[in-house]
Amino acid sequence: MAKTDVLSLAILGMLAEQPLHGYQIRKRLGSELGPFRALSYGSLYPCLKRMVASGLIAADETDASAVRTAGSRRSKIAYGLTAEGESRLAEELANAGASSWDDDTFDVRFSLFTKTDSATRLRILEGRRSRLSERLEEVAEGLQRVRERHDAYTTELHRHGLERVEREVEWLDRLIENERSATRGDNPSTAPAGNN
Amino acid sequence: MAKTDVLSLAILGMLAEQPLHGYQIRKRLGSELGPFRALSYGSLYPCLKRMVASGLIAADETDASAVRTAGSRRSKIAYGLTAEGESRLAEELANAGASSWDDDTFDVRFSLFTKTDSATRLRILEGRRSRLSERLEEVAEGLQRVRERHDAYTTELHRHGLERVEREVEWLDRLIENERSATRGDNPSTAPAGNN
DNA sequence: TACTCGATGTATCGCCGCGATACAACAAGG
DNA sequence: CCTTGTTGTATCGCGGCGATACATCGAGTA
Repeated sequence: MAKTDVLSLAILGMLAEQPLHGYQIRKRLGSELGPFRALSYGSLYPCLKRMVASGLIAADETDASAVRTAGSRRSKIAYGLTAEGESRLAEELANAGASSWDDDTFDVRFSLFTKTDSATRLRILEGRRSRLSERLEEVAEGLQRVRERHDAYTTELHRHGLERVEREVEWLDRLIENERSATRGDNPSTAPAGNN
Repeated sequence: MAKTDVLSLAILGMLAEQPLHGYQIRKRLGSELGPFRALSYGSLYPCLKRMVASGLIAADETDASAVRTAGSRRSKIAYGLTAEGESRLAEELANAGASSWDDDTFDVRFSLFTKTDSATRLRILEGRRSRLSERLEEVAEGLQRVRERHDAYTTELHRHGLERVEREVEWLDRLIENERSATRGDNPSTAPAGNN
């Protein structure tokens, strides 16, 4: 089976561009997904090991600084995609299963949008939107009960949470509309609006 | 040292109202903090064990359904605060250390606001606000680099992230203003605005 | 020249949260 | 009667995280 988890997926996407060191992967992941979602070494290196073990990536230890036949110099390991890794990435990008609209998966998938076709992009955006819609109703409904049973602070917490979800839905609507108009062939631009 | 983690804190606050079963704790925590932050049994029961072991809570197994001298009926364990648990909760509520404005801690602290004094509330709100301000600058700065180096989707992801943080800052500002005017003694209401 | 500091780089350890899962008692309704 | 749902306790393995250790290297500075 070997379902690809979010972390592996993000790494696959990253290494598709070019081979990287573990350190660089961590740094770029932090800069691409934002300062949140930082990813610690305690997750990274074990994950890389797993991926090597399952043949998705390969470790290149041609030590750039292997000076002078010196003793045990093992440092600087560049990781790159194998053929299997590439096909797995492609497969995963095309599939975009129901888990793609989870809170912690969505932004990784979104950051890989340039590597996907418009149909898949739309599927993910709409999937995420419907997931949030469900939550919207759920929370709006619960908000009433919270108002009755709990204090004003708790209520305010829920109200703000609801507002946040509403914002994200609006955001998704804009993206979806944008994606649709691009598909309609108005112009070949694959770019979202970027209004400011 | 025994620093109290978020989970324990939430449980302490919950049990301060009344003794509860593990099952009820889980359910209420889900309904108070929102449908997110659900808390699985795999975290709950071990945590309860830890808390019992450190004397913060006590297990009351007076089996409500201990019918008829029957065999080994051990079910329905009600957990309640010990004296030590109460003082720990009070201490923790008053302290409100620097960790109180972490992403995953803040909402728990916020949901306990009715149990705290106005000064502590303000300290937490302002702490959270300044934490977000830092992040705001950080992200706004990084956004420029993302625009140059990355694709439009990644840029949009960051722009939206920035917007979300801005929203929360505005929200906090409203709460802070509200808390201040309450402290000024305009009226004894401890309630936030709740505008809608 | 030597010293220190910060970035780059690999790696592991223990803690603990999570999802899945198992089990049991009991109430309601078809 | 039998299935379904709720209440209830509990554990297992997986894996992410924060802390930490250690090594190398370039640049600035005393």
